[in-house]
Amino acid sequence: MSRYNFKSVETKWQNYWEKNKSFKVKTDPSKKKFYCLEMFPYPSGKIHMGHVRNYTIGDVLARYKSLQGYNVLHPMGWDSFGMPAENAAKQNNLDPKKWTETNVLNMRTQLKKLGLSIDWDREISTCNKDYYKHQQAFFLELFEKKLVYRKENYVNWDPIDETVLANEQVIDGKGWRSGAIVERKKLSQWFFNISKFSQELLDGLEKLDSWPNKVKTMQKNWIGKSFGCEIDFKIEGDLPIKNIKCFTTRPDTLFGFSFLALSIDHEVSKFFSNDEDFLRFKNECSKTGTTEEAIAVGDKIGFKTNLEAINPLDPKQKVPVYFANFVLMDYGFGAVFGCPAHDQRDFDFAKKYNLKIKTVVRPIDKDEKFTVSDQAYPGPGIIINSDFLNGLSAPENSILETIKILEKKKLGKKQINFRLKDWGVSRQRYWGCPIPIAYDENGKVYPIPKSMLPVELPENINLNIKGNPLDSQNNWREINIDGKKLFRETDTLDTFVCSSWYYLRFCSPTETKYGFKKEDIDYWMPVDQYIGGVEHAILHLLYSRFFMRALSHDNNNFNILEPFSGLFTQGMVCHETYKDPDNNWVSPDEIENINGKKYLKKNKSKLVSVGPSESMSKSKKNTIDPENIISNYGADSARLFILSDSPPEKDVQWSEEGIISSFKFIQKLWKLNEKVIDEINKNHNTDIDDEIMKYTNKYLKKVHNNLESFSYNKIIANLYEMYSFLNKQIEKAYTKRTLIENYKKILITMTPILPHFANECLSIIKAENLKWPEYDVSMLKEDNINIVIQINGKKRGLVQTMPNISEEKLLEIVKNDEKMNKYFEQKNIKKKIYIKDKLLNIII
RNA sequence: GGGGCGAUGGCGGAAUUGGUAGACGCGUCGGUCUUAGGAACCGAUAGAGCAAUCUGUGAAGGUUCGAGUCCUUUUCGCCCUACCA
Repeated sequence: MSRYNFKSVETKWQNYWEKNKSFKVKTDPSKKKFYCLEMFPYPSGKIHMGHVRNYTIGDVLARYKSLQGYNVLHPMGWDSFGMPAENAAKQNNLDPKKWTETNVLNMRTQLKKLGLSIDWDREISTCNKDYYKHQQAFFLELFEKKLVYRKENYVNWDPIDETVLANEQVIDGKGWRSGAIVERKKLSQWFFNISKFSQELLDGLEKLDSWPNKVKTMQKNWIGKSFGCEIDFKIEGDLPIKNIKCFTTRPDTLFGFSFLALSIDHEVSKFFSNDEDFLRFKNECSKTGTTEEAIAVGDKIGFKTNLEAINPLDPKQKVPVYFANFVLMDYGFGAVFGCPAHDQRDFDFAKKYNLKIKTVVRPIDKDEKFTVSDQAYPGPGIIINSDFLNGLSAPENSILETIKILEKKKLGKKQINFRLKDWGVSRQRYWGCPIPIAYDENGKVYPIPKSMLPVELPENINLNIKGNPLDSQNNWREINIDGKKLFRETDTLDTFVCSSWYYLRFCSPTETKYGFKKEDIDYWMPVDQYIGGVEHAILHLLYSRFFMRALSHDNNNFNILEPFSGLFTQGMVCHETYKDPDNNWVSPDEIENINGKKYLKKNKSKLVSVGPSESMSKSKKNTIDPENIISNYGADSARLFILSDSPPEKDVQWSEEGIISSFKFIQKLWKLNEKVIDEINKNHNTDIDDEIMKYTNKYLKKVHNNLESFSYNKIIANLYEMYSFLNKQIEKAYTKRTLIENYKKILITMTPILPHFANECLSIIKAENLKWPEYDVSMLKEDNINIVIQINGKKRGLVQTMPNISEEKLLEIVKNDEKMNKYFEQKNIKKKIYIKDKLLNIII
């Protein structure tokens, strides 16, 4: 018995695949295609377990589809622009490009060691000018279509990264990467007009049947469509303001109007720019507005103006106008009509400032005297205290009726509002795709002619200066277009732009004229299965969906709206956390297990405390380096374990015991393989083993179903079961003749999961032209089945019998069985429920 | 505050979608072999009980011949989102 040498076998097959370009594919419309894509990595330096999981899941699918005869596009590339390169370069006085290239080299080597079925000839890197020049061309294309524009706007400014962030990149008021509290700053920025497609992006979700509902819901909420009404309020006071527009979803509660609240950035605020009280209030708002506590508590503060707003439905009613901290400038019109009785925020505000609270909706089960007292009533009911609106049923009917009335009186109009904002893409950073725009001395915008692309990033520049390094590159900034002296835009594009179209580039990675070739994307797109982390549910996936619509807009040659027809979001990789007696995090590498207890390796008298399993992170030191795992146990063991313990969409817990048991299992499979080969070589001529054929068929069916439903953890269970069956069955003399054909099929089903091991075994038995083994339905029939016998719904026994047995015969058998008969002898059988070949329930 | 997901042995998780609950793995226990084992192999392992049996899928009801699965109520946990008018 030899030991399975994973090192030599894995190296052998990886070299074989590389040399033979086994996974190289071409556009070939005569073949059915399958585009399997995993989210491409940022080249941070080393792969982590999350990558191992992501790419293993994808590889299982790619290899499976390939065996099924599909022409499988399974590419890999690098999302290589971005802040970490710039920061690392600053710290170590390096060139971001060199840093990135070194990382790419390392990570490519690591990924190859995982044995992925990737067409490496299609590798792309977004920081490469062959890539980003096409991106600049797309930018200009969108610019021509007026889907890109420049405006001065309040932006989210990250003071640590010294850059602007998109709304999506601000989490709990903090920068998504730096964690710094985001400030408000007014800057001129480039925007992609994503909000133009709000409705389409929302509608498109309906057709994405193979997306997780969770992701669709998140996008839907993010787009945030709401139906309501724009109302024009007349204003009285000593300022030159005649009216203020509000957006509301509840115009039907207008008679409950008791104040009008404005955002501190509302245009009306310009009249208060010298008012010290207002400035103090404004300052207060920006303080409370950014702390997490204030958001959670939602303390509402206001600044009363000397203006009054007139209720359009009841001109006699005049209410005060406030500035309030809870009104957002970039939603609706930055102004809210306050109806305290039926909106909790308005209620809180009214209580605080002693404003009138007038109830205008009563719940169905309450009478007309119903009044709101200690909290707002936002629910359904009947309109009351509202003159001509009384009696309408709220909310649906009353809203529609009120809008009709307002429209007739020209006081307002129906409006649909979206939460989705345009995508600010300017970044004040060096390491990104330059924006192909120039300005003259007056700031007039000149797109760089496409013939002058790419706008290359200057190299070897000093990054250790405050602000955007490109600002100080005067030689680079100056440009001459048609004899005019202009200055380049020094902002670069958000790196999410790079990842918004990379899947197109994979279809035509070497095309020079344009970002892709039509015949290539016509064949390969859309991506049939996209696999990645759920953390990109909104950002990357929404941007990509927008980008396809933007390219399709006014373009008859391009009509892809949805880039990813299937989406799968895998869970995270977790590990136990450890702390030493001084409460410092301890890495699993520093721990030794003695008699089931965990001690510090360097000081074995010190016990470590074991914390809950959490997603691997450097800060908690609970990471496991895939490189060590691969060199100690092999890629196949790592692949086997990462798939085995949990369903791919859920978090998985990495453990030492787990990876060891996977490693051992491969050793067992190898021993089984040697036994099988011994038997095959004995050349048996007689006897056919039905059992092994039937078992294999059942196994094939299970594996097939589990592959189709992404239940990869169950495939591993199927493998274990198969092993123990075959390991026993092979001892039986009659097994031998039918062994090889069935064993070959089983080995093929193993190739997606254990590609090195299974291909090695297959090559030993000289199997060639591998195809995915289909199961034979006729072989699934059972000779013997177990029928459950229930008495009054309780399981009382099993009857082993032939299929298709009649109810009478079955009952006969049951009656002759002492164990079961005792439950109903001498009793009347009231009823029998017989589910053929499955169950007999006897009711007494 | 809003939305979503979930709760099954000591642990990770199965259960053909209403029909034998706990597959498979980890862990634990017992055994064989061994100088030894933290190796390999064999066996046991939801709980209670000597047993026959009984009880068991967060809790309480309901539908059904039959419920982990469907319905109602409820508790807890996780994730997302957050003053969206």
